[in-house]
Amino acid sequence: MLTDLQPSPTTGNAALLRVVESGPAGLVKARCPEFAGIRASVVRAGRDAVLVAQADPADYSFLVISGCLRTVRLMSDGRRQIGAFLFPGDFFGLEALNEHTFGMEAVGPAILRRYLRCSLEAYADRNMDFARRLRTMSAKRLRSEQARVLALGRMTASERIARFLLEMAHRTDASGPCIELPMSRADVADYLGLTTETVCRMLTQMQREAIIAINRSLIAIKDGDALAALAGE
Amino acid sequence: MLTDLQPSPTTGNAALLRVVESGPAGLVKARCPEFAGIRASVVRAGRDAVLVAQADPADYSFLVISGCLRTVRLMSDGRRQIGAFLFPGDFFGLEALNEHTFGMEAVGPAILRRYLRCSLEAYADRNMDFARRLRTMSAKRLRSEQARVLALGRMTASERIARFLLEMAHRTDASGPCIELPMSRADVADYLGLTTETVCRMLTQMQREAIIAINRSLIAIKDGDALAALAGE
DNA sequence: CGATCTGTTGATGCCTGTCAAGAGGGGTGG
DNA sequence: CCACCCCTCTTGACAGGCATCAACAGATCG
Repeated sequence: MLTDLQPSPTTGNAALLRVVESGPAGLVKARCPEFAGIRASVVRAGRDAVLVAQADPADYSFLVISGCLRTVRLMSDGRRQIGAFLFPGDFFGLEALNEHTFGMEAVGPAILRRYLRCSLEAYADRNMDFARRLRTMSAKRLRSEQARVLALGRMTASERIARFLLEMAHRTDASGPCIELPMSRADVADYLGLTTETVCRMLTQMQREAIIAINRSLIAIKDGDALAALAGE
Repeated sequence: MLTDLQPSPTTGNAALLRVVESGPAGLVKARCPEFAGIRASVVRAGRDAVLVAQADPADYSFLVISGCLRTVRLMSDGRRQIGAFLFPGDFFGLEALNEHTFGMEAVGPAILRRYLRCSLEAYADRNMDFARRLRTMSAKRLRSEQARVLALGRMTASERIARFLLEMAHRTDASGPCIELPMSRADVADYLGLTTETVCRMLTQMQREAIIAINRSLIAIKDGDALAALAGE
């Protein structure tokens, strides 16, 4: 059963792993020519590498090139909230003020570009198209945060999981109905305001109802309509 | 007991009520000279007036002049989430895309300025200081949404209430330790992802513990340290 | 091949939601 | 001006969903 869910050897993660040799928290920097006329450096991060710590001064913004990252906020007693999962093309820290309220960590091996925030600001001052792009991106981020407020405030565990699966299917440009979740169940739980156990239970329940099929980090959507119905709205 | 919590006759709401004569959903428009060089009209709204319906095309942005408003999102089965409470100086709809995902309603009598979004965009293109202000405002809104994600995802009912009281004390420039909540308990509940009953219970519990004193919409903070401790972080 | 980590499942408890009823105020109409 | 109605707020009893605690299986890695 589920033999069609084996991870393909062409995922590319193996290659990334080879690049990062300094271990779990390893960071390697290199020069990168430019992007939209702005200087940037390339950052490579290994699994669980902390690229930005919570309350760090917001000197830099990041653009994800490959891999997956999470933004994290920790409470003093250890409770954790994940603000967002970042995929290639996503930005982090564009709309920061003086300091980052969320940290950023690599879920798995990842590559990003790092920009000086003040240079982005300066470029936005000179280039009104770029300024518009910044506003549009902020609007999208805000919209997704508002969707999460609704989800965390008013939705049940199964609704949150269903929405999450649909979101992931949409964002990880999955050609087929099969999603590979790069993050752990604990990450999913902290993203959705649940516990690891509840995430597992909801997933297995959906599997029992033949809505999805699960094989570790691979999830196949068997009945998209039923999943959308669970997600509500 | 609590005679010091009587609402003062100088609240100003009485005057507002006199202005709005067209009833609960009344809207009156008038010309307003300008703001930052941008044409705007003045909108007066009575209690529970719907100024923007959910999924309305996002043609306009609003600046609150007086009163209090709420942004609302409704699910098909009636569950309601309040996105934010807006006070004088707050904007609504600046960072909208094609349509508003949240509606906007007046909590009580309110006055706002209404701007054409395209004219704000055009002004931002010409004026980089204004563009910067827009970015800063977006950043602040995003930050507050992120704080709510943390609250709704990982905080208990009492923590949410405590944070809410502190937030209100901070935003309604209360000179003393006494807050007047313009919104109903149901609004508070839908803002915090709780029920009316839970909000009441937490408030009375805090009153029993001599942290606050309650008289209808008036809340006096008796022990700010204890409240801050309850709020965590 | 053993240690460790992640994922899964089960038993139990608690926080908060649900349902219900009553109290108190404010507005309206007689 | 007063009585009535309605709405909001409050409190109680109970239930349910999710968290907590615990144990185990499987995978990964040294």
